[in-house]
Amino acid sequence: MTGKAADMPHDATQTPGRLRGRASRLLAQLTNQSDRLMNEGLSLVDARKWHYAVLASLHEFGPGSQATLSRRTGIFRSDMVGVLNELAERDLVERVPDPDDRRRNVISITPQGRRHLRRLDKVLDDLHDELLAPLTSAERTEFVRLLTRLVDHHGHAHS
Amino acid sequence: MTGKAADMPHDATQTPGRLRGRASRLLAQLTNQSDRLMNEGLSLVDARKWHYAVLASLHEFGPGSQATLSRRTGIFRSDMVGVLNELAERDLVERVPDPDDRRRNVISITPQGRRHLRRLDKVLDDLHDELLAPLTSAERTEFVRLLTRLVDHHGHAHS
DNA sequence: CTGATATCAGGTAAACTGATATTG
DNA sequence: CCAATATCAGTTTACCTGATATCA
Repeated sequence: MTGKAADMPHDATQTPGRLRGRASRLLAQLTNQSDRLMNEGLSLVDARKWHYAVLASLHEFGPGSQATLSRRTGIFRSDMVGVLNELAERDLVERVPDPDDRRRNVISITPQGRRHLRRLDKVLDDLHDELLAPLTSAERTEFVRLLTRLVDHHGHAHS
Repeated sequence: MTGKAADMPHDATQTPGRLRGRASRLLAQLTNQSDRLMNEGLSLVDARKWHYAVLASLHEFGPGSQATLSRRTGIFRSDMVGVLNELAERDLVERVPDPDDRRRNVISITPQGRRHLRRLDKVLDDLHDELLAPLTSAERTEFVRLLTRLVDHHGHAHS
């Protein structure tokens, strides 16, 4: 399950011309590597990245309905159900019907969830250290800054 | 099919603390946006990014077997078949059995494929201009440089 | 026998779409 | 009647595994 990809076509060695050097391609490759890294690291502590997103959101912004959490984390409403089921199974969140609006559930983080979140933060810090290993501290900052600018720019309706 | 995602949880507005600011998350988001952009743009000229990868590789490094192309482009051997079928249907590549090694096919780009590639290059240039729009020229160079460093670093067996 | 090759038949996970019942 | 909510069922795509027949 921890696929080491025996059949994988390893890195294509190419001059940075057409194929390499395309930002879209580099992004796809790096995200793939990053995702693998994060998934492997998180699986060691029985977590997934969605778990972290939900727990962090609850910790920073307090309890909320599933729709609210969906908006805060970027997880689709349709996928939120499953994520919360997993978190609730582990007693990391509590899901109770909202008495004021009986359509809603109110999700809140448990003490155990808070503890788990601290652990995940540590794990993710280490993993990001590994991800960004070849960059200096200044370069890491710059990299995140550029990424943020780009994400923000494309994160709105440009119609 | 050109999904505008009516149900999409739009950008999570957060302080750049825990959740935002994580490079892995920013990468995933940006790659998603980038992929959408490229796919939409390429679909307008009846292409996919794999098409470009194969055509560009053929143009720069000449004909090769499917396994060779797989190594050069990063497309899995198992997926290469389908990509080449699509390209052959459009008469953009030619696939003939290798007389010297009857396991192999020799894939080469056709004149029509070359013309298509020029068009795709133009399309991709424009799309990347859109993708990197918020960055200055110097920042774009730096961004690609950092991406390349990271991809290269993680592109080998570190065990 | 060993390996590589082309092909096929899957499997997983992320990112979606669309529908439904319930409630405001 | 319209809007939102939680849930469910299902699609698409990238990525990946494993098997097979053929051949060097």
